[in-house]
Amino acid sequence: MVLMKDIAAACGVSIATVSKALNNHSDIGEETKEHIRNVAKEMGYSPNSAAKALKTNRTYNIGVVFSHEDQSGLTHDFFAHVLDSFKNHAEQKGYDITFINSGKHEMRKMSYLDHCRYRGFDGVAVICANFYDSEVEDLVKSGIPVVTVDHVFHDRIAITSDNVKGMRDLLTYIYEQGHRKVAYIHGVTSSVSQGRLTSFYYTAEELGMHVPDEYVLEAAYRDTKKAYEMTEKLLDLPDPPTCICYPDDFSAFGGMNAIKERGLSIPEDISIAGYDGIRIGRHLEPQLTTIRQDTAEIGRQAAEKLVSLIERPKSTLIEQVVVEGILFKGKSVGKK
Amino acid sequence: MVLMKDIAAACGVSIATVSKALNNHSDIGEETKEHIRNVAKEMGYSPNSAAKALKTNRTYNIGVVFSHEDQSGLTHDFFAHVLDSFKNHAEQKGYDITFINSGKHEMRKMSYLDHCRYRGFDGVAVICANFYDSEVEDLVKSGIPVVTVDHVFHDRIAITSDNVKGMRDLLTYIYEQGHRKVAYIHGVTSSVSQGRLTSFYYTAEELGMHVPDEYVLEAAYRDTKKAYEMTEKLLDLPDPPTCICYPDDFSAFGGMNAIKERGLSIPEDISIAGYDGIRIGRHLEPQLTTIRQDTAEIGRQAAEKLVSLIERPKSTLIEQVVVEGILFKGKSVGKK
DNA sequence: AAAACATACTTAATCGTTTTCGTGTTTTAA
DNA sequence: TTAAAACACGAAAACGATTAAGTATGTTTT
Repeated sequence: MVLMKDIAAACGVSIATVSKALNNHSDIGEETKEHIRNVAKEMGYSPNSAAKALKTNRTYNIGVVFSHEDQSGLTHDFFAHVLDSFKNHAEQKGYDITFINSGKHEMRKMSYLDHCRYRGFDGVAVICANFYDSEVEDLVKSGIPVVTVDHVFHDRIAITSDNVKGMRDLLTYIYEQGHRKVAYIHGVTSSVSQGRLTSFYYTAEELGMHVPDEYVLEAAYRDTKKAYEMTEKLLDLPDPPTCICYPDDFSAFGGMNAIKERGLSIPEDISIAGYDGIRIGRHLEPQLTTIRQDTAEIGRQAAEKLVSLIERPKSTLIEQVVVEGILFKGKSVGKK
Repeated sequence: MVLMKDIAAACGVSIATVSKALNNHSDIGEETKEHIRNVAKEMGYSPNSAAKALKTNRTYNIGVVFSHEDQSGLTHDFFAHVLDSFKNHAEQKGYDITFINSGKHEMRKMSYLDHCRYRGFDGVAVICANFYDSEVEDLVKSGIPVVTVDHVFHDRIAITSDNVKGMRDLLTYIYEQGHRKVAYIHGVTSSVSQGRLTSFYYTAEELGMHVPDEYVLEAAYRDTKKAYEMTEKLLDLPDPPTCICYPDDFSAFGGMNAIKERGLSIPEDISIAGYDGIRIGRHLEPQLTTIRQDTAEIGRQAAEKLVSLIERPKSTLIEQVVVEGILFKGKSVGKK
């Protein structure tokens, strides 16, 4: 391992000069800088982030909370895409990404916050987490620069998908196709579910569409089995809906199967719509009508905002950025 | 930020004693340790990984190469699942996961290897990368503990999916269902593709099944469009196959569409099989016949092997661990 | 020509730990 | 009773960088 000390010796200058040259300080002569940089490259110098961090209190490392009770975090389309985009943009700005884990199940027990302090993250992105966990709350309130995705904490930067507009667009489209009996199987309690549900009711009312209570059921996200069951319930209704909205595309498949197994066809007999716009949806028969969430933009905004907050804390606006999705019409909602 | 210094002052002992107490060294009295630990907890002490790393040359941080030209790394089912499992197991053993990026497209240009040196990773997992990239080679040859997934480097630990057995099982099953004209659309050049392709030919020969050249086409992984085109080619053949194998489940959907658009049905008119066993495949109509790769086990093995290599370099066997997948019969391959 | 100022370095302290030697005290063995 | 061994702790030097403050030159200014 070649150190600044070695370069200093090789160049006949002090360690301080080497440090300044490599960091391009103004009080080192141009030719000296040039020479030192060349020697450093030739000798294969590589800086030591630990030493640098110790002195400067900056790690250029961002912690990401990415955990899910059911271990589905990384394999969850929406979050995986957001993380991917976040990672790319953060790296572009010179930051590395490290996963934060609460170590609840590990030997060395450490809370999210402790973990962040331990690693000295310059900032934190809460991309996929249980927002009602007190550990998350402690982290968000700790004063470490933080952005959250799809959940708003007071006085913190949040990037959210526009669920209100998304659901409004979706339902409006369904309405325009002639449907008047639309059911909604929604996800479990969360601000996302809440936003969509409220928007569903509000839009329905606006459109003058009555939504009977038995048309609104709770399932869970990405739970094909539950979606399947709920779909059966809806189909068994004396007056079944002509269109069913699901909490996500994945659930929509579950529903699709329940429908097909009854010998009904989509969208001739009944229409369905998902939410998310996962890649595979476009390759299905019929193509799934859905709202494609702009995960690339969400990740980008999260990274840019967070880096801005880290580097320019005073001039960065604390705000809630809302990213619109777009309606993908597909073929699973038919004309009535 | 409370430091060891503060605890030392509060306890009336030296910093050295605090350090030893918290690290459970044997030359500190039991009651002293107990007291120091309590005070540390009360005062909310949290260690500084940078300082610790600087002194000990251990970061308890593992670097993961996870990049793909087409940016599909994290959104790639197979790799995402492997990473997820790897992450969980590594964390359980007290290691954090940080992404390694080569910074090719960034301001601060750094090779994979430089990046690893910079961060001082204790070990590296190459989970998703272009294995023919010289940067990857440099990294693997650097001497840093490393495991690779789905590619074998000489003298390094590798965890691979058993593509030979997988393809053999799959083709044998197809054969047993009565098919004698089986086509194979394979992925682009890689050791994985090579293994499967060889196994395909070998197994076919073993079964006494002739495979005409025009039955073996090259597409790409997860490229539905290409799979679609290749499928059309096969269907246009004067003597088309009765079953088509795809490089992955995703591609199989592409093929499925080409088939359905011709008014053919699966598996009555033609059978298809994928590879990977992604979750959604089970919810399709018909359920996709495929080889489910054991991503959980691959990730687990990678983590265990790597940690072992880090902590017990001398007694860790350098070997190629081959993880078997299992045949998921599904319904897309029919009896002939 | 002296004072003032740049310029280009160097010195040395420092970041928060770990760890090697001590060193004083107590226990054990002879 | 006393030398040896065991125990419990402390002093101080690292680890590899950064940076404030100082110093020795040469260059302007007045």
